[in-house]
Amino acid sequence: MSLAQIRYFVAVAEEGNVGRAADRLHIAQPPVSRQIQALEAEIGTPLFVRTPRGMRLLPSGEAFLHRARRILNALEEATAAARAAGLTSAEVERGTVASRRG
Amino acid sequence: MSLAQIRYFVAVAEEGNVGRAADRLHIAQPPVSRQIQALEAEIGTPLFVRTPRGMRLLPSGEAFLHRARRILNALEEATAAARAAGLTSAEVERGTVASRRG
DNA sequence: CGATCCAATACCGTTTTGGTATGCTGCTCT
DNA sequence: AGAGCAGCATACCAAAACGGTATTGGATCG
Repeated sequence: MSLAQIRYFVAVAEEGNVGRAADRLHIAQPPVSRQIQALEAEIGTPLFVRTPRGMRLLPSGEAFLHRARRILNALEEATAAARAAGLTSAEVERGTVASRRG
Repeated sequence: MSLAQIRYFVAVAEEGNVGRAADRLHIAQPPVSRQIQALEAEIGTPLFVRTPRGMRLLPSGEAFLHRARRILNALEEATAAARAAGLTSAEVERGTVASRRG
C-alpha cells in the first residue's frame, strides 16, 4: 500500500469515474485502474462496484474513504508541524552552534 | 514522501541509530540514510542532529514523530475497517446480485 | 596516532511505476 | 437490432525509484 494508491482511491471515490480521477491527478487512466486493483487485492476485498456508468463505492470503500482522508490530512499536518517547528529550531540550532563557535 | 520513509523515520527515531533501525527494518543501512535525507529535504528542515553516537531528534523531529505514528496507526485501522466491512458487504453484494438475477 | 563506530556517497541491478495503444463490455440512439 | 459511444481492463514498453554492496569521511576513544 502506498500514499499514491490512497490518493488515487480518494480521487476515484470522489469522481465516481477512473478517467475523471486520472485527469484530476494529472496522470493517465490505466495506472489509476491498476493501483485501485492493487489496493483492493492488498486489502483483500473490493472497494468499488464497476458499473457501466463508472465506479460506485461499496460499504468497504466508504469505510476506507473516511480513514483515507484522515491519513492524507494527518500527512499534511505532520509536514506542516515539522516545518513550523523546524523553522524556529533551525534558527535556534544555528544560533547555538554559532555561539559555541564564536 | 512515502509510507516507507515514514516507517524508516520512526525506526530511526526510536533506535537513535540508522544501522540499528536498518536491522530492525530488515534492510541495509544506506537506503535508510538516503530516505531520511529525502524526507528532510522534502519537509525542508532537518529532523535529526547527527552526532558521533547516532541520530538525535530535533524538535521538528519530535513533532513529526507524533504525527507519523498516528499516520501508521490510521493506515492499519483503515485496512482493518475496509476488510471488516468487506467481508460482510461482499456477501451482501453477492446475495443482492444473485437475488436480482434469479 | 591507530582502531572503531557511524552516517554518507558511488555505483549497480532489480523492481515499480506511468504512458501509449488496444481490447472488451454494456449502454444508447435511431 | 446494429452502430456508435463510454468506461474499465490488459499488453507492452520506457523511465524512475528503490535497495544492496563496497567504500569514504568524520569524530571519538584507547
